[in-house]
Amino acid sequence: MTEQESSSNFIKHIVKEDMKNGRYDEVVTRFPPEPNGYLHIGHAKSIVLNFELAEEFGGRTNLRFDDTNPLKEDEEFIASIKEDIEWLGYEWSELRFASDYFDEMYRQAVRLIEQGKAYVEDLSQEEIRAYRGTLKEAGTESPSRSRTVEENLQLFEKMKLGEFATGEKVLRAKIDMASPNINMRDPVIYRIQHATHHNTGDTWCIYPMYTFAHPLEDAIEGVTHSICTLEFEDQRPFYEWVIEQTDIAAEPKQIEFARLNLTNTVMSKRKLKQLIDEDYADGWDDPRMPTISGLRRRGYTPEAIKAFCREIGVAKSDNLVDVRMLEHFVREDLKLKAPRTMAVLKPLKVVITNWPEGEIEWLDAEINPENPEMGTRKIPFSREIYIEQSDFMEDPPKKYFRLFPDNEVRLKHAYFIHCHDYVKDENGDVTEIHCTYDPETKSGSGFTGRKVKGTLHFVEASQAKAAEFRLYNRLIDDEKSGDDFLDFVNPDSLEVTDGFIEPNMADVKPHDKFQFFRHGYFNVDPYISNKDKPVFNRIVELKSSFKL
RNA sequence: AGGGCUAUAGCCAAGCGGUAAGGCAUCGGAUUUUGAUUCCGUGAUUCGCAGGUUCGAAUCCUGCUAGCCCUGCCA
Repeated sequence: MTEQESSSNFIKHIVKEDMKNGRYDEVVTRFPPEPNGYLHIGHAKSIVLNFELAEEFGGRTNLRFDDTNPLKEDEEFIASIKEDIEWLGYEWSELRFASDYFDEMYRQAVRLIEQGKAYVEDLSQEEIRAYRGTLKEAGTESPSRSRTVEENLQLFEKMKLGEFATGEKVLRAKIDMASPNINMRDPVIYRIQHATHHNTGDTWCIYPMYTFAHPLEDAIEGVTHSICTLEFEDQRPFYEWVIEQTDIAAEPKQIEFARLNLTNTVMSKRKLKQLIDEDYADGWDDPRMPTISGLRRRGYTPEAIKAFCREIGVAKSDNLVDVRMLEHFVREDLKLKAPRTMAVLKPLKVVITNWPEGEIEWLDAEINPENPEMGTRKIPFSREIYIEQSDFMEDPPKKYFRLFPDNEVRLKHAYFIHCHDYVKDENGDVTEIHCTYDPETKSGSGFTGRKVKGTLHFVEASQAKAAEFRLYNRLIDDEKSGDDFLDFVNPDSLEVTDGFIEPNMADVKPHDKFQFFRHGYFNVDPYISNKDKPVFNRIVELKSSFKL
């Protein structure tokens, strides 16, 4: 019954059509990250799309690191990217690197030169730019363009041998300097970069440009549908040009879709890095970050992330998805999975004045009323308990269902209590509530004599275990205004509180997930939680129609 | 002398010439020992605008308008 209706999108239409026409024998996709940063929820959209599309058509998906720029790439990112994809639950068919194909790419470049379709450029970077023309004016052909094949071959060989300095020469495709598509105005396909590559070391000092390398990588791997984001649309003619020139038989097809944008979220690597560098976040895996590692630490599950990615769809129109949709899917996933327990985040002591001193009663409590198979647990009750500070008001507004002087509420799994007194300190803050309980109202007794409007959660004081709660709010506040995205950073994105949990939760392990009654879903932090003081990250609050 | 793309409810999005799916959000109501969940109800005579073709158009054609992307030896 795990079969889900997979909704339609334009890429599936294309694939279906291609399969019907017999253009391809099987569907091969790839997820091609550059190992220069951490994966985020936007990448998850692409991962889900690529892996599940191939799966649906009985095909396969490669993981391919696009490591054509040694200046930016690092092993650290390779490890984190693999970890994230595996955590999401996908198995790649083959693990490849663009750098695996450097020899073949070099061969293809030489072939281009031999056919008179590429030349070594003497012009400087600035000159190349000037010769390129503008969006509205055609470019000018470079003097280097008329070099002989022989000369180009020798020069390119010298580039490879390291006889030129970084940036001194480039290899360009010879296409059309007057093309209305700037990407076709003799694009650079190889540049000199005297730098050590994470994979090939110092073997090479020339590296292919992404635009030249990518179609070759796809062709070599037999990729059929090369799915990328919209900004590469103008690059497609060059992608097809490269495929045409190559002597590799495969004919991959590039298809572009719109990247994901989320409200209250920044998605670009540059901005995410800036948030870290300027201490608005504590790292790539800060639970407030939209990175896969951040969401994981926050407590998001792979199932929730994937369900979200499936539901937002795949199209070509620019979009801004409400982050509440993401939150919906994690609540949905955890609803049946997470044990319900009681935690008091901001404690206020309550004394049950008619309860005998020193006596503890152990009450039965369901672990998850929506999933009875999860069984029951025992929770203590006695003369002193903690409730939430926000669950008592001296002078409550209308429609306040919680505790206030002379009001009665239910304590979840326990008894009705009636407030008859409270104590304040010299600052006027309430420090203690005095209540009486009614033994007839015990939970499970079937008592129907009176009704109460409110049910509060609590933790018994003597057995309570101390815990830390990290309450996350949106890192980015769309309601604010400003020119720079940093103007939108929410200064209150993290609130840390000390409170109590039930004694039966003494042995929580990293990534254990709970629904704290009336609060929301929480995840045991994998790094800072410890035996003496568990630390819980709030994943998401429960929905609430109550506003004070 | 520019080129490429997009436009269906507050937000995503299906629809592919036969009379507007679904999800999120919102707002009602019922149930409720979570102000949760669940359930039921809630919105487009209309698909950016204007024309045209057709018995019939969100779907085809023409013209507009608005938004996004493109002038890295980044990807």
